[in-house]
Amino acid sequence: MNYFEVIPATGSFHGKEALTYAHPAKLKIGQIVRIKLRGLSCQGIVVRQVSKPAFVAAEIEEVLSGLVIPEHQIQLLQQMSVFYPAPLGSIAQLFAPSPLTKPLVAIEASKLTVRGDFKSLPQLTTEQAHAYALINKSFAAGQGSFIVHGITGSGKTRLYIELAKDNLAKNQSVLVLTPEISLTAPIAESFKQVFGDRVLINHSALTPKQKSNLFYKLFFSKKPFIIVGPRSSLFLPLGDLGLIVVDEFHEPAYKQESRPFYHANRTASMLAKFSGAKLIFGSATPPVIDYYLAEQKNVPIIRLSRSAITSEAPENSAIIVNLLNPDENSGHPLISRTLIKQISETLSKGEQVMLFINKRGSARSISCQDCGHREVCKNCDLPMVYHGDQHLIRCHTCGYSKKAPAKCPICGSIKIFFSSPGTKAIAASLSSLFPKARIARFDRDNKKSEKLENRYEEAVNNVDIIVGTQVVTKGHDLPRLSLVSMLLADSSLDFPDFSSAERTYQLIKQLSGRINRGHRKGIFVVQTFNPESEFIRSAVNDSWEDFYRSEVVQRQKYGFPPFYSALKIESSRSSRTAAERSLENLIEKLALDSKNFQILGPSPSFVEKKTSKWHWQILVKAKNRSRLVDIARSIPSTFKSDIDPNNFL
DNA sequence: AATGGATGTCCG
DNA sequence: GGACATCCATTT
Repeated sequence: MNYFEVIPATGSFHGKEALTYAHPAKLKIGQIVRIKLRGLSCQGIVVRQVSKPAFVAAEIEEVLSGLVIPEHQIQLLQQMSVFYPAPLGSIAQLFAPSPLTKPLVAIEASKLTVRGDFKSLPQLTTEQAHAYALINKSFAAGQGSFIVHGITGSGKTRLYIELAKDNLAKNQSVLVLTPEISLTAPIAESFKQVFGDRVLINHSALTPKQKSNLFYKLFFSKKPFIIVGPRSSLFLPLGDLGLIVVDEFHEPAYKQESRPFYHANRTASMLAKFSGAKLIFGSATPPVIDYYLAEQKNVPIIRLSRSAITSEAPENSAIIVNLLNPDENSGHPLISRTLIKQISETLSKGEQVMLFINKRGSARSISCQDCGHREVCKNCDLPMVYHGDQHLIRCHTCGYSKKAPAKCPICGSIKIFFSSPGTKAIAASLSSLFPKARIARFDRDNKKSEKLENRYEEAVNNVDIIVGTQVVTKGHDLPRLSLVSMLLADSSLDFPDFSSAERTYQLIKQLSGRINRGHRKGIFVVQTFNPESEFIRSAVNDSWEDFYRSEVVQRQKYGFPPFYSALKIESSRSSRTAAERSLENLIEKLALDSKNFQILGPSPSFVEKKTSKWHWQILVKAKNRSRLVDIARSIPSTFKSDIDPNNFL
């Protein structure tokens, strides 16, 4: 009899160590097996052979023949379990999604063809060719990773394809990560043009059966593939991996917001290290944290600052509208007179308009409609959040709360609560202002069939004004688009979190990038109640470097990442008091020294009540990340630990 | 003493 | 995020 350490690949396994099971035959490390855990059958991953233990080990139920996870993935699993304080089962589950079942039809990878339509590729621009040569030279010289900082339309995908071509030629697979499904399809399409059936899409909406088929295909084929998909693609059993591309690596969606709360950027770095793959991070607005770390580690950063679409960039202009100015009041909320004028001019030219409204948190932030004053926390200088049920305003970072003011403490106005209208109200205003215009609304609430990607043709050809939330900021090229407006920059900037400046900056660049496609001259209109805000002005006009430098200074001054690490501990209980008390008790038990640790809260989670549970949280900040990981490991599993959280809310 | 809900531990 | 033991508050 042989004995093996097996990690149960189920989120319900909350252990910190692998369990020992017995099997008559030898097994490979990485073998996926079925085991019994507390009488329940689940999948597991063999990680080590050990000698006969002192206790009676249960036997492995079934060996899933041929399903052996590559060695570099096992190393990744082990590294993740060191780096992330998550239940071991929740990490193992990423690598062996259950249940993996044999496909009905045998998969014949040998039949796959490569369309190889290299001729249809546009020539590399001078700038792209230069970047390509530099990256290749550095990789050959032993450099492991690169940041490609390229403006919208500079042709990052074209560069990725060129690099992928080389890897395929060396019989190595390429992994292209995208933040979400809506961005997976267009990128995958570009790759398919060139690489045909070699391109596999790892839709996160795959059924268990399809997912299973994909795994089998990868396990049994020795062929190199190009995988395009979201962060879960990192855990696919790709054998010989030559290149990993993380596209739009600033996107918050790269962070998994449930156990094991891993970040795809960090995980991709680990995978690259263990597999020997080269690594490219691409973005028009690199994330402050990663950029800072890259500078510290001397990761080369290459700029693509020219449009690949036209040689001469058209002159785009930006207008900042002061919504406090009575002359701008059109009687329609968030539609200024300046904007109306711009819309009419654009429509009369037969061009297209896009209006962006950020709903994120806007209804909860409070400010004075007359003078623009907003209540900020006396401790954190972050905007307070209104809680209607208790009529309180509360700082969601430190937990400080006070009675909601009845009138503005600055100007005395009683129009103190501001909640922005949704896309529906804006669209209604627009149809009365422009009765002949064809208006389309896009937001997350729309039915699936109505999402922008499905109505793309219609959006291009038959729509004059697009009104939308987050979903319109990225993706498809809209050739007729020449006017884009951010209806209320404040709603993003007032988001009470350390990352709000960065998010706003990204939004502004993404939106203005929509009209920077080289088709025609574009106008970008930003509306705000805080016209004196230096930030909006600089985000619209200045360079990314200016933003980055000043943001780093802020982060350092106020003790935010990357200068401090944070651990968010969440408690969900059946009553508000239970949730709050459990965290108070936890703080008492942890008894952290205030010299090295700063505890914020307890405060309500961003969504305080969901599925009949009340959610509260504390935030522990420290310079030393690994001590936070230790803390997270030491507390009961009834608490959820989110290390390096995307936000502190 | 009995019950039920909440919480923490364990799983081979 | 499942089964089970234990702890605590409340009911019988």
